[in-house]
Amino acid sequence: MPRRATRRFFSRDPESLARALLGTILVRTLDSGEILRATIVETEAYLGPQDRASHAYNGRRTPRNESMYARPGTLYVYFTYGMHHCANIVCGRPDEPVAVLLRGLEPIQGLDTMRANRSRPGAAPSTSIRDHELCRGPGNLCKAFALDRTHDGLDMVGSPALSVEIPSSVPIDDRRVSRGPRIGIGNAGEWTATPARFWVRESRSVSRSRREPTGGERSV
DNA sequence: ATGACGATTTACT
DNA sequence: GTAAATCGTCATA
Repeated sequence: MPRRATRRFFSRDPESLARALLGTILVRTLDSGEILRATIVETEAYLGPQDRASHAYNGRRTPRNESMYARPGTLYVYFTYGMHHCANIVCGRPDEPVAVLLRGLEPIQGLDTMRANRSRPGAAPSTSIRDHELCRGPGNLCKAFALDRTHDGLDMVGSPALSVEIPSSVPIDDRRVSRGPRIGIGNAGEWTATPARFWVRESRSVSRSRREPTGGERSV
């Protein structure tokens, strides 16, 4: 039987969690009671105070990133570029600011609602967004799952609104997983090239999957 | 009070 | 490929 991810599941280093999340299912229960489900196929690890690409670099702790310091299993949602939300799962140990960014999901259940969420309010659900594009990219998946700053700090272990489901099926094999440099990291020295992004190679819901290799890409 | 800047997405030349 | 959209956040003053 599938089981819900526990505190223990999230209590590990961010690279380990980023890898382990591949093939698990993000489950969202809306206020309406409707359930959305999608398989996680792309993640990025943010490695802590040393990591210049992290919001917690140099121990930075502000109202915005406060949830990064909460216990493992906490959701960290931030708003960026004046229009997009991105969702992370806090991991490591309590008070240790490490997390995993969700970058790509393959929709399983609730596609119609995801499509409606992606469309402009009032507009007809876009017919141009294909199924595998509904949750492709960190901003897009938040939109599809109706996640925003009001969900920041939510406990994914205990909340009815959001959880991770671990399938009873065989886990994703290493041979299907690649890792490479994270996306959108400006000049952050060695951290720009650090291969902390993980993805399921064959998935069409991986962002930038059609672009050519970034250079540091390799098998896991 | 101000200004520079995003862990992005989409549209357009 | 390049650029625009768009605004909360944070460091500086």
